[in-house]
Parts: sequence; structure tokens; C-alpha cells
Amino acid sequence: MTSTMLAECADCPIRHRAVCALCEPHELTLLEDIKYYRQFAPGDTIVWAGEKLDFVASVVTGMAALNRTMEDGRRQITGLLLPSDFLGRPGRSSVRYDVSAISDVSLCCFRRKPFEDLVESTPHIGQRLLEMSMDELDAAREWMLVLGRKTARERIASLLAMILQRETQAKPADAGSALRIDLPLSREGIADCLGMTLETVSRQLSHLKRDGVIQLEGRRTVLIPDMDQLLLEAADDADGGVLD
Amino acid sequence: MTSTMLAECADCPIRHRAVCALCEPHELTLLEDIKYYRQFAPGDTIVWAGEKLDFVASVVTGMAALNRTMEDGRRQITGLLLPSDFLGRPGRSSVRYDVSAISDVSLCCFRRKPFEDLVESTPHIGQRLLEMSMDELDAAREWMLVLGRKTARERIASLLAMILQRETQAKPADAGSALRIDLPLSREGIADCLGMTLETVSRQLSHLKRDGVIQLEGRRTVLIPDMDQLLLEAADDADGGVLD
DNA sequence: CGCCCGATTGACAGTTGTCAAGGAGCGTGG
DNA sequence: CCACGCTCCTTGACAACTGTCAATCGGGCG
Repeated sequence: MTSTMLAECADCPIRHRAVCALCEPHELTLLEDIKYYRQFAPGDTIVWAGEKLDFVASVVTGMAALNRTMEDGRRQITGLLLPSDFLGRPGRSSVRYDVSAISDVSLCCFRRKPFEDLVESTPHIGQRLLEMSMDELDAAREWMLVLGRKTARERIASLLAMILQRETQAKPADAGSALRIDLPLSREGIADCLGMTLETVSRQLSHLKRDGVIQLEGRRTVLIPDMDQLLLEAADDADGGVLD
Repeated sequence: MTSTMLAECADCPIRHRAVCALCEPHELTLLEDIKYYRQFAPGDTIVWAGEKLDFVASVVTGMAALNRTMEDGRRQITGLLLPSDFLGRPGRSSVRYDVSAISDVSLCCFRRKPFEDLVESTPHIGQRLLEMSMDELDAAREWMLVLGRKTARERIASLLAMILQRETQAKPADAGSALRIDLPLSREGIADCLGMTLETVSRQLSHLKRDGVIQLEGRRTVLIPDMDQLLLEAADDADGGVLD
């Protein structure tokens, strides 16, 4: 199955959230001309830090991580890419971090140079890109509070809450049913996200389970009986209120 | 001295680095029409989190901090604003964090609504804004590694290196002379930046001094005899190499 | 059925936080 | 001009949280 023969943009699951969200139909065709799809398996490295990157892309499905690694092996995940998130930076042909696929990832790639030209010539793309980077900047700053000031237990709760909120904003949850997270990350991945060790992650998950905040089903599924309590555990005052 | 009667944009110290950097003279006049200056003293709060903000602004001189505070008082500085940095977000009239002046700050403010219109109508402003947010995003992600994975000693060294690099890129240093930092931050401010306590900050500064990595002159001045050693202490592999 | 990888749990150590007691610089007022 | 007091900083002793090392567990796959 060649991945290049794929649906029209009009049918795309991320059409209204990705970098193309504000595009008019005629702008969309311009993007369509320079796009192609690529797939990655869990663990694949999509780009290495410093390597030339001849495309930018939207994540269509799956999850990817941006990670910085120190020479002695310490690693920090500095961002998670979920469907509709944007990878790469117009005006710069390399990134400062590795990007790796966590689950099966499919990317909608745009050839770099033509895309950069479109950013210049098509206001709606640049505008959306600006919105998205500012959202990411807010999220990154939010995460700095988690990394700098929260306890291990609060970090775990914060991560679960964040994933849940990003997923339910993608596809609004079936209210009523207990909230469920299928973690794409291993314990080590969680640890690298939260600036802890995998052992601490495991212990805190066990504690949260013991205290009834979460339930564990297998190794990768977390059930949240009470979202409010999770947010309480996350010590999150920002209740995701709408800003304008 | 009313601060509204101030120099022309052409004479502005941040003319070529701020949000107006890419503007042509005629675009500059559009900005000039909607700008005004404001001053803040150290400790002043420029905006409270969640409060309406009827302007966006460039920092002209001084330093400001973005900080998130938790209900129990834990605080994290999630960004430092230096001259030419941008404050606020077009398309959103409030911010999620307090912004406070660390030193004497002067802002070049633009009234929100007209500025947003200019972002739409004047490509060079939107483009520059995009560049700047992506730079900030990269910096924020860099900082996540500091907060998540570095030791107390490495964090101090990283902060000093960061301030030094941002200042020397503003005004290239007189090579030869020992590098000097006039810290605008108190020990507590440093701690809130680095996710530590002020006691740990003080101890690590003493240790770095004992080990000859830095010299302290008074409470706010740090001398760096050897920048390479500082970077070594920061465990920073990214040596600030130029990216394209 | 057994191996292998990821996860859990335990024991212990180390870094950093907490609490507390000085110490130094600076401005104000006598 | 000096003294006082205030704030910020430094340093010490101790505690707590998290990291390290190691053993065990358990599910999935050959």
C-alpha cells in the first residue's frame, strides 16, 4: 500500500485543526500540490537533531515526541505531537531535537521550499501557524511549571490530565462513561516527559491506584473515575477555562 | 517627564530586533500611530494572570518575568523578557501568567485592536511575530531540559550562560575583558527561574565560586573568567551553533 | 513451555528542601 | 556622620523526596 495515494484534504481528519485549518478551498489545492504522506512505526526516529529536514508536516494520526538528549544519556521529552500538531519550522531546515514516533504515526508532509513560499503568499497559512506556535508556547510554559515545581505525584496527574484534555478536545468524549486513556508512552517515556525516573513513575502510578484516583487496566490503559479529583491531584488551578 | 514624547522608531534601540524588525519605513509609521510608552519599576506587576490586557508590547529596556503561581505559593518563572522581546498575544486579550518587572522596564505598547488589524494587513509584522514565537518556543523547550534533567549546579551555570548569550547577542561583547553579568534577579528570582529554593541557589553559587568557575562581586554581579568552562558546567552540548 | 522485555517493588543513598541562625550591605533618621 | 533596622544573602543541621541498584513479577511471543 503506497501511502501517497490518499484521501483528499476535504476528507482529512485534521482538516479543521491543523495548519490548513483557515485555508479556503483554493488555498487547499495549493497545499495539496506539495504534500505527500509518510508513515512511521513506534520507536522510529522521524528526524535527528541537527539533521537537514526537507519537509515540514502535520501529524495526521499517532503520537510523536520531541526529545533532547544530553551527552551522558539524560533525556527530556520537550513536546508531544498529537494529531493536527505541526512538525518543523519554516525558515529553518533543521531542528534542535530528535523527533521520534511513539505509536504508529502518519504525517502529512509538505516540501519545505514550496511550503515556505506558501507561508509568504497565503496569509491564512501564516496566521494559523502563528496561532499554533503561540498555543504551543503557552503549553510549553505550562509544562515548565510541572517540571520546575510539581511533586512526582502531581506530575503524573498533570500528564494524565493533559493527555485527556488534548484527546477529548480532538474528539469530544462520550460523557458518562469513565474516562479512559490508552497511554502510548512506556513508563520510561512518561519518566522522560516528566523529568523523573521510570521507577518513580511506576511507584506513583501504584499510589494513585491505591488511593482510587486512577485504575490500571493492563500496562497501558488508565481509567479515570473522577476527572475533578485528578485535576485536584494535579494541583492545577487553571481549570482549562476558555480564554479569548 | 512624560514618556509619551519619545524618540522616533528610527532611533529606537530595538528597531532591528523587535516585532517591527522587518518593517519598511511606511509600515513603521503605521505602528508609530498606535504606540505609546509605559514605564515600570522593579517589582511592579505589568499584568495579572487572567486580567484583560488592552495592549501588546515590546520590551525596550529592562527585564521582566512571566510567572505562574500555584495556590500554595509555589512559583515558576516561565520566561524572561529582555529588550526586543514581545509581550502579549494577538487574538487573545489575556495571558495565563503574571508579568512583572524585574528591573526598571520600559515598554513600547501597541493598542490591541489596531495592532491585530496590522498583523492581518501587514505581512512583515505577522512574519516577524511568527519568527519570534518560534524562537521563544525553541528556548522554552531548551529550558524544559534544564528544569527536568539538570542538577542544581548545572542549572545555575545554564542560567548564567543563557543570560550572557542573550545579552551579548544584543550588544556584542568587548572581547578580551572578563565577561560580566549584572544579575537583575534576586536569589529568590533565580530559584523561581530554575525550579529550586533560594538556599540551594546560594549554595551552588558559592560552590561555583569556590571552584573558580565564577567570581562574585557584590550580590548581583557575576564575573565569568572562562566561558568555555561555564558551558561545560552547564552540561550544554548545544554550543549555540548557528542553525539555518 | 520458556525466554525476554517491560513493569513493579524493595532497600538504600544522595541531592535538594526545610527550618533556623547569623552576616553583610544599604537607606533612614537621629 | 554614625547607628539602627531592614532586607537580602549565606551557611548549617536535619529531613524528605526522589534516584540508584537490584531482585522479582508477569504477559507476550517464539
